[in-house]
Amino acid sequence: MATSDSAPRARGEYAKSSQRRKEIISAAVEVFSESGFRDGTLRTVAERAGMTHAGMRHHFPTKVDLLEAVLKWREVETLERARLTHPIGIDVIRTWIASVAENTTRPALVELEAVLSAEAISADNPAHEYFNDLYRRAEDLLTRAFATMAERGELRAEIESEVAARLVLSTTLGLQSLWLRNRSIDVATELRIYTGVLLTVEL
Amino acid sequence: MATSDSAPRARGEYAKSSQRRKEIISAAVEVFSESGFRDGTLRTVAERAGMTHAGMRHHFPTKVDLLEAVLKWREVETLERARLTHPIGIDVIRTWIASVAENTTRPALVELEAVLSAEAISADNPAHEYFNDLYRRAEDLLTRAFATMAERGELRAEIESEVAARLVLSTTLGLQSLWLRNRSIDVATELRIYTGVLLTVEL
DNA sequence: GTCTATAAACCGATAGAC
DNA sequence: GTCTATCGGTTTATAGAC
Repeated sequence: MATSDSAPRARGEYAKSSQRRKEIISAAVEVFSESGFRDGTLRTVAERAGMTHAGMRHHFPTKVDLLEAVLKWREVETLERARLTHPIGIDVIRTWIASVAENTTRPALVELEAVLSAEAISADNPAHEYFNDLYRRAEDLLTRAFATMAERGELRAEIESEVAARLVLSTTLGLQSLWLRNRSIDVATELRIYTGVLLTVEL
Repeated sequence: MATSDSAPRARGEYAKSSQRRKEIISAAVEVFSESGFRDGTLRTVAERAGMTHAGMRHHFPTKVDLLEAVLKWREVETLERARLTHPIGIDVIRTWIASVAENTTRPALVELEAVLSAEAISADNPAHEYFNDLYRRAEDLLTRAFATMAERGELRAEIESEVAARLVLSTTLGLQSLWLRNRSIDVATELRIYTGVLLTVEL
């Protein structure tokens, strides 16, 4: 799945086309966040990007191609940020919570994930495997962090690493979905309280 | 819609119509669970109920009418059950967890709520207010229970009732949505572990 | 109560002009 | 690159026969 612009000829044309793609993806994020993938229409996306849906086809031949671009955008916006710093142990948890806090400033991102991932529960949804994989990797990341902490005696002895990881992940997902309905909830603070209870050290 | 027919006849017809409605609702729960409200079609629902979608219109004039019936059925199946036993304090939490455990035997119910509630994040969704209200009432129920427990010293002193309530609710929602992707997760057990950490007494 | 048949609207995809 | 025009398919809703 390499990018389609593999042969960069004139730099100007490439930059312009790249900019257009970004505008379309941005519009698609809005529409898919509001209406989901199935009900979000190409005509609506195109309208917000200032085009017709037929013109958009030059950049994204099918609707699924557009979805894949949106998911890739989402990926870059979230996981990459946390991975570049290579934290270990308790710093993974701190980075996780900081990332959740930052998400509070970007409701569109949170809503996109909530809506698309729920749709993707159906096995025939084009994003089904994407979200299965996403959550499995998140669980692995947290499990490794808690395992390291357990060796150091920083995790309560009666809590297994895998269980702690799933609790943090599920609480994050649940709190975010409640927050989408009631923006007065302080997601990061409540997540920090909850996670702190699992530990023997200060978070 | 009462006919001029006399009693025995009318009773039979009424019971038949009521039974037909239940069959349609049952089919709608299946279809909406699998495909959501927007993508789940009246034709599919009707087919599973052994009718045509036009014939179904006699029982549910519009698609939104059918959705409302499904939501009402779901309501009766869950929250009502917990409310009828009138538990207080820690017994509310125990009843909650027992209810979550029972949900494990009914994936369609859990998937229905996950898919419909995510769709209903959009303010223009017909079930938007329904889910806002549902989660607010669940939070109130749990907050009152934890407040009672706090008075009895059963809740860790540093945890506020409102926060404990939201943590249990969000963890429940998050665990269920992970469970829909990986059925090997023991939702009730992990929820019990997590809730137990918040308490000073055995759950 | 349930059916057949169809209206009216909308969807994604595409052909072809410019 | 973007447009107009349109195709084939799908949807909800409805009219009317039985």
